[in-house]
Amino acid sequence: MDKLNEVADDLKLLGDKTRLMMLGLLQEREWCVCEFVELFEISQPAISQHLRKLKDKGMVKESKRGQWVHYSLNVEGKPHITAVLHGLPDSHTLLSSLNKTGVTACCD
Amino acid sequence: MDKLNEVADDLKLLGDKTRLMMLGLLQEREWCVCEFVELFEISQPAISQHLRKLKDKGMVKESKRGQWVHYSLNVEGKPHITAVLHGLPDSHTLLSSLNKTGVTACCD
DNA sequence: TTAGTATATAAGCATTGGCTTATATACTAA
DNA sequence: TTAGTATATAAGCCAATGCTTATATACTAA
Repeated sequence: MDKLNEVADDLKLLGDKTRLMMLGLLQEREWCVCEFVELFEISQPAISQHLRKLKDKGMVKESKRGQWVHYSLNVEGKPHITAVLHGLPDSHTLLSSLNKTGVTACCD
Repeated sequence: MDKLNEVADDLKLLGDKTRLMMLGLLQEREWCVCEFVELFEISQPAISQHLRKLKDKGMVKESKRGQWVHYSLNVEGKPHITAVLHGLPDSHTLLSSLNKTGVTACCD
């Protein structure tokens, strides 16, 4: 696949507000699936499906710890993605746009 | 609409290989609709619809000259878009990925 | 084992999106 | 005016996408 198609596919993935928000938040720290489930107003399977797409494209890494799965950003060598993410508001601003001041701890 | 939604919508627009290619080519110079019709292997209405979406989002400007309509890039003040476009291959490389060495003149 | 919790997958549905063909509009030139 | 060319719009089709509910899997703890 040539470069253009690869970039277009990456951007299509970022062109969803939930996934873009996830990646924005992941710039600050890693997040547990259960936190995302609390944050977003969509079902747990919907969260899981978004994360799978991001993982399949290699944009996030998962790390299983006991019952919980944590996701972290994995965009080394994708400068076009990094550039977009750097332009996003910071985590605090992103969170307040969800009308969530914080997340109650749901994992260790 | 908040910043995140605006960026997500912009990226969704760029997440199509035809539109991304158009914007990539428009970095070098302005292009006439008739040239795009020659370049891409889709119908003239399909070209027109892509350009309308780009225009509606304010990413391109149109300039009518006689029978022809020329489009030019209009991404000032959209650093996240500019960053993505700068990462694309140059026009010559983009064109060769379409298996077109050049475009025969179709307008003045 | 059993029940409980966290996450993933499957299946189905409604919406969106890109394409097509047909047609309308705008301009040019005879 | 008339015909020809360039572009835009309308309508419809089909595939892709994001969501839901139901279910499966994986882990924990009693």
